[in-house]
Amino acid sequence: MELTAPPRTPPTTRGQERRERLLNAAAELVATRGFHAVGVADIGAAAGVTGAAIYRHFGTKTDVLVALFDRVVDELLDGARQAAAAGRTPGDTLATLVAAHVEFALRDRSVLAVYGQEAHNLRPEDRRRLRRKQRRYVEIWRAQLVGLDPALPEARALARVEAVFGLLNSVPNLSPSVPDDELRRELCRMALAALTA
Amino acid sequence: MELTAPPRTPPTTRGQERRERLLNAAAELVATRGFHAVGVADIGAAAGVTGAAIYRHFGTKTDVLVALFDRVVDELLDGARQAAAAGRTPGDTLATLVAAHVEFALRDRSVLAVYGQEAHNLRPEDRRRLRRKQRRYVEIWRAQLVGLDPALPEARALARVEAVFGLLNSVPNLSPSVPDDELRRELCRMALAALTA
DNA sequence: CGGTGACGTTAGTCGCCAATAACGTTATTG
DNA sequence: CAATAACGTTATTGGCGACTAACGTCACCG
Repeated sequence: MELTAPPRTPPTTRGQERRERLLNAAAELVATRGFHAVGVADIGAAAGVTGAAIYRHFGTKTDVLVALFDRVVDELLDGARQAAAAGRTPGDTLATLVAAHVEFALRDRSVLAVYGQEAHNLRPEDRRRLRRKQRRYVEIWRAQLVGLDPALPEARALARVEAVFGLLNSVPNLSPSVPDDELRRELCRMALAALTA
Repeated sequence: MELTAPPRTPPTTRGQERRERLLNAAAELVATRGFHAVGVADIGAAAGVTGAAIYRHFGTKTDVLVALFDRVVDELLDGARQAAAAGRTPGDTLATLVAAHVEFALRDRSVLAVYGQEAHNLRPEDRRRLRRKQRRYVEIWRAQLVGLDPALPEARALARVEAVFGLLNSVPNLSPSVPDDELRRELCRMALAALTA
């Protein structure tokens, strides 16, 4: 007689809003204190509800994390596809990709920090699924890089892209003494310099 | 009548070895499964003892993490000081610093992964202390960078160095399809390219 | 308006795991 | 070779926190 059905795909409008609030609250909290250090009660409180209310929107505490991660890679992937579809020269496309990634990193520092640090706390299935999506994102970058220098071995191109992600995703760890505009230019420049021999 | 005194500074020789084994085991485990996912029992087992034996060497589970972190920054800091003391040109010193950091990253992938991901699980005091030490390390790099280009504002130089750390510390996340030699060269090249305008 | 389902609450349960107590075992040392 | 301290073991405890149950409430739709 368990009356709590698993959270449905199409809830009401107010439900959606609440869900968003929960996700944002979780991102913020987890970014600063770590996944295990924040309880469901904390997340709920930060979103204006009780801890138990979370289970009206997510099946599990880690499901919150999963939703957060999906959101991140989906947004990045969409942006990258648009950039690639615009069909300029590889060099141009690469610059656009970098710019978009930097933009995202600066806007959503906290989410990015979470994404980099809490990969453990996922069920293997979710981790695999997310890594597959992420892989597609990486592929777009790598394709441009190879287009720019066809002599570059695929594996090495891949490593370069991944390393540059490390650079860009370090935004949350940067001491905030540099204004965002300056940081944006600087990061784009560094990323492109690192990518191209 | 608590018979367990806090772990002393100079234990016996075998104790030191056991302590080392525990640290290495912890590094490995925590790197792959996350700090909270590994219990003291796991760490002990991986080092050939029981979970409770840990408390003969460390006061707390998180103290293991602290010791691990101290080890990392101490080693890096020592290397950097040596490189700086060698007193070559700023460009040369910078190259040496990068090479040493890359070397460390390749040798101790797991430890580095832990260092980047588990900063939360420290007591504030320890976190502060470690960040201070780390700060000194960063300073050495920054000094060389400014020496190379005196027109560079201090804050921007700092940001650059921190971002490059993000690049180099991404080694644990790189897909292992590239042999270490190649990776070493590639990473040094990327780091230097990113650092210098 | 009544009733159906989405949304929220409060009060508990249950399992896990760090930390400790109390008790062996080695080994070093005067 | 005592004696003492370092090192390790097993068994227990204590608290914390995710998850559930059972019960309101509010909105929307016939």
